[in-house]
Amino acid sequence: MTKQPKYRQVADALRREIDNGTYAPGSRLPSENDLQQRFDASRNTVRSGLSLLVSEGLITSSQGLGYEVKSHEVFALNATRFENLTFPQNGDAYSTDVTNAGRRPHQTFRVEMLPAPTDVAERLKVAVGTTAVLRFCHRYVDDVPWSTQATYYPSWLVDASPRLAEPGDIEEGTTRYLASRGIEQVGYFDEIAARMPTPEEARLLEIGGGVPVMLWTRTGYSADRPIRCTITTFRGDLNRMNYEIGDLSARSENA
Amino acid sequence: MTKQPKYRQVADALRREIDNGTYAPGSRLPSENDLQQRFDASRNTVRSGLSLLVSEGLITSSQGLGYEVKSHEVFALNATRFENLTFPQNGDAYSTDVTNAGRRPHQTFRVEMLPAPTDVAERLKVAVGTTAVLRFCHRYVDDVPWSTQATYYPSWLVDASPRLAEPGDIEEGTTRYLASRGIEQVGYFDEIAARMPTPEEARLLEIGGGVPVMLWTRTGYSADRPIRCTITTFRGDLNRMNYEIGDLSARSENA
DNA sequence: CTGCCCAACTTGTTGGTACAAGCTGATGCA
DNA sequence: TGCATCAGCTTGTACCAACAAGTTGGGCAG
Repeated sequence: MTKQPKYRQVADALRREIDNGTYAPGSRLPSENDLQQRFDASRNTVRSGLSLLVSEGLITSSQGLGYEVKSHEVFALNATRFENLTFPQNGDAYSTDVTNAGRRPHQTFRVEMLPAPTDVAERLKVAVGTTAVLRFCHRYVDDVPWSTQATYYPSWLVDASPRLAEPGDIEEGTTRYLASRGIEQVGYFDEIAARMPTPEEARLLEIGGGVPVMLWTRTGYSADRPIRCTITTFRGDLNRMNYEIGDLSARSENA
Repeated sequence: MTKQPKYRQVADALRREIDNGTYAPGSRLPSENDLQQRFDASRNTVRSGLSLLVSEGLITSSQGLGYEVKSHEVFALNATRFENLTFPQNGDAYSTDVTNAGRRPHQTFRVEMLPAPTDVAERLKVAVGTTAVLRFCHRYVDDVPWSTQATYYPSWLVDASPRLAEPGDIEEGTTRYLASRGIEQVGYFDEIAARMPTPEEARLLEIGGGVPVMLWTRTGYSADRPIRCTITTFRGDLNRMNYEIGDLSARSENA
């Protein structure tokens, strides 16, 4: 065990005390001044150690208040139930899920037409720069920013299903609306990635330091070709994605 | 637009130049000294800006070398094909996938018996503290640490399938071995989460700043009860998970 | 020519100082 | 009583200085 730099010793000691409950989630750490004395270190050194813990997502800092141990409460999202192929849900799956969990959903909504970004165009199998319809949701749970969801529809699909391009909600859900126009989604391809947020994402989701985002890209297919591409951006600290595959009757038995 | 602090201006300017290709992936940024002059700022201020970009995962720093723009190459892992229910693969799915991608797989392996951790015990529906068998893999791709995989089996299952507790690989794959002992996995439940790595995870996966980990927890079920719990930890910057659900015949057509 | 070593670059660590800015509770005035 | 203000705490930003430690390439000794 080689000698660790002092700022790392500070971080390690505090991390250990957070783990073992000396500082419980939601409680405040000693001030920088106190920690300077405890570790016989300069303020810069103490701040280096603390910022390490911030970037690990263990604590947050607020000017004038101090450092607080983060508490995580996660919200599980069932990706397979979310958009069931055999029983498409009525209305908005997100609102239903959140309400069932006893939380309060809230979302802002917007529709625009724009050239499809490169990655979306590839997934929709259209030429880069082709116009697409973007239906964009900014979602909150109990007034906490939760996720953004951007769904792109290729223009050929919009010609056949004009309500997609109209602002305002589609009451029965887009999956059902498309089915009523003869477009049936028979399969989807999901990609899940994680990275640190861009400044834009950090702003929209009000993410502090040390919190990654999860990117969920779902491409929906009819029997013929891709019909939609949905990119959902979650706060990594508040969300978890679930997939149920195969026969899970044993899962619900005798909890 | 209020005035931003200087260290943030430094970060924003460099981030913009990384985005627009002024500094390409793999290339080096100007030294701290150069940046001090360019932004008329002290070394500490420049370092604050740079460390912001490091924690965003955009650049890395090496003592004696400088700051380098990160290039990301991702490896896609197909979670649904990985452990196919109807056609369980022969041998090791990870080695097969990596080899097929033209990369070189390498893994270290270990087996131990230990009390099941709380979260694992819950998923396996056994009492906390019950002994379980852990089969642990540390996996590399082209000698780069890629993921760790910890699979826990409940002790009742090991009694019926003793080879699980023996060190050394199970050639035909554990799924097939279990099937040969009359234990058939008929469904699984996947949970995916993202967070910043613990110091231990950062060490095992050789993760620098600004790189989150993806946690993939798969609980496998027989018709009766849970039979295994696999927790895989990935580097978020190098991996992506895919799920294929439903009929995707339209996906492979006329690429 | 070969190989070693060191100068000169890079970032890493640690100390110091000063002032700005956000928050809270106590004080005191109306 | 009620409200405004301010003192005193907190973290945020910015500067300076010095030395440690990793890397590289050139020059010198053998």
